[in-house]
Amino acid sequence: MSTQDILRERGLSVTEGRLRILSMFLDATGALAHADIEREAGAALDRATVYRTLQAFMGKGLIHQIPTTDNSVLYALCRHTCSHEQHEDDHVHFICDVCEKTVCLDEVTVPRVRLPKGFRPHRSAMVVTGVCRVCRQ
Amino acid sequence: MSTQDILRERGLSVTEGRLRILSMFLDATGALAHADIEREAGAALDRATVYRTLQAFMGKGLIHQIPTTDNSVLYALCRHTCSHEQHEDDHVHFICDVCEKTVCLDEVTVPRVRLPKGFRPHRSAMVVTGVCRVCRQ
DNA sequence: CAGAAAATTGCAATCATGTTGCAAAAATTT
DNA sequence: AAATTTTTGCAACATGATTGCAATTTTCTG
Repeated sequence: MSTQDILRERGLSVTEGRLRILSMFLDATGALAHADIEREAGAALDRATVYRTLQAFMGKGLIHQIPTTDNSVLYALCRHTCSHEQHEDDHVHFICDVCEKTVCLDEVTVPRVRLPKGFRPHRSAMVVTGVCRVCRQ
Repeated sequence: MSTQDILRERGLSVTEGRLRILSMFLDATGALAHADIEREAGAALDRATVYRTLQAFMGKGLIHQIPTTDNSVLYALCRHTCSHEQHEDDHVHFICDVCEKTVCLDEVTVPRVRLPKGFRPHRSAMVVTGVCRVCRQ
């Protein structure tokens, strides 16, 4: 499926900027920060446009925000069919201490934990730091 | 142990601002945001001082940053003896969707997960959102 | 305890991040 | 191809966070 079709499928109008940003995500090995996108797009895209694009993508379930340990904001493509209401983001995220890349471990689901009495869980996120496959050499 | 002694023990000089901020943490039920501290301190403390104090506390293993889901920054007292090198922060954090407070579930440790081949884990963090004991009524 | 040395504070400036209103431009609909 | 809707770029703005520097406070030393 082409980038155009992906946008259309989600009801997003097709613009140069959106095609560009979507391509970045498709090409990226890990997650992207706003700054990554802005740097790569250079002067071609306005800051505000990048923000709005990311919000639009999130709203249509194309990408999701990733929890990090340093409270920066990262985005990654949603795997299966995420929608506005239901984001399927139940996998573990891994941050490499060496290359500092963040990857989604789609195969690893967040385990359930027993909470103390009275706490009602809704959603869980898990971040593991360490050394990734590539940097381990 | 007095707040003075706590600071001394960590090799931090004792100042009015630090005593004040440390007391806030000792009195707080949950985690604190920078904004909480600034609000409570009022004009008594400069913004920059609060930032620097928090950094100093973190450096000496007195407090640690808490992962959140909305990428805000929260701090909480370290429980046992955390040092600069080794932060013992292996418990699950819970964020209430209703009151929006974050609490450390010291009794609940982050479970270990099986990572794909090649990934070497170092540290894990887990955040659970939902409804806390108090808001459940 | 006084004076010297070291650390911390407040202030202002500065930077990064993120949002918003609005007119111009582009995309979609008809 | 024209009308309508959406998106973009720009500027302004709000907030969060950091930094240099002089003044102050704390700690160290004799």
